[in-house]
Amino acid sequence: MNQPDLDAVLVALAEPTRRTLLDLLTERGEASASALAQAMPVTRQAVVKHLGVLDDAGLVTGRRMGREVLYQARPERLEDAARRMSALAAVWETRLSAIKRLAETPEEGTQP
Amino acid sequence: MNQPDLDAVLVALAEPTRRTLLDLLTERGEASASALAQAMPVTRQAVVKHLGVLDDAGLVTGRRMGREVLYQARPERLEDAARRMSALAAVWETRLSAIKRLAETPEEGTQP
DNA sequence: ACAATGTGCAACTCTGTAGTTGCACATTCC
DNA sequence: GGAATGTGCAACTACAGAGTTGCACATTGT
Repeated sequence: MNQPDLDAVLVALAEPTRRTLLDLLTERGEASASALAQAMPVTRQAVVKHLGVLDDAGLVTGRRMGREVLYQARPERLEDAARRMSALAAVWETRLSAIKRLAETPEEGTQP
Repeated sequence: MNQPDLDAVLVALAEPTRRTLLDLLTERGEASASALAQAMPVTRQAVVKHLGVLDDAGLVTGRRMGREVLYQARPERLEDAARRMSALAAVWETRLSAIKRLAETPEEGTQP
């Protein structure tokens, strides 16, 4: 549906713990918050909060399986974000080269 | 020289004010901290700090011109970051598809 | 029925950082 | 020289968010 905000993705990725979570999730394919917490030096609650942020950014989804919730990573969303960053870079390059071109243009009437 | 940490770039971009700064800089080509501050609802000092973060991430450079310091954006760095995010996404995709393939493989070699 | 495991929510602490103000120093222009 | 403009540094406030603890509720297994 609506692809998640680039803002949200950037905020989500700008956190080492969350990147570790994504790393673990792509290693394992699927994991619960409790399982993830055991593999890192934080409590389950902290993991749950991070997963919430990642979910808001669209980088992760969870599905309920009985008493546990299994999360998995969504690489396509990261790819999305990468593409949009690239597009943004292109816009900036265009702007800057336009300015540069203007600066290098000989002023009208100054040319013999 | 050494390409800036992806971490630093993500942290730098995960801030609306800093993205606004980059936007202004690519619009204008070059600008001083004071000039930038006049175009946004924060003080010059705040702008200076943000420019520091952007500089650490390699997204901006400053050069001294007389009594003022003119900053300009570096789109190549953003492009760098986008590429590395894309590469990371590729790694994740590979991992996940490997897991998926394993899961779909009929169990052979189930050794007692 | 009961113990074990897992989730969900709320309140709390604490550190990082975005933003401010204030002042000293440097450079340009009159 | 003096006013204006711009930068640099330091101390301070304030708020977001990373992490914790504690407890109630849900699900599984014996």
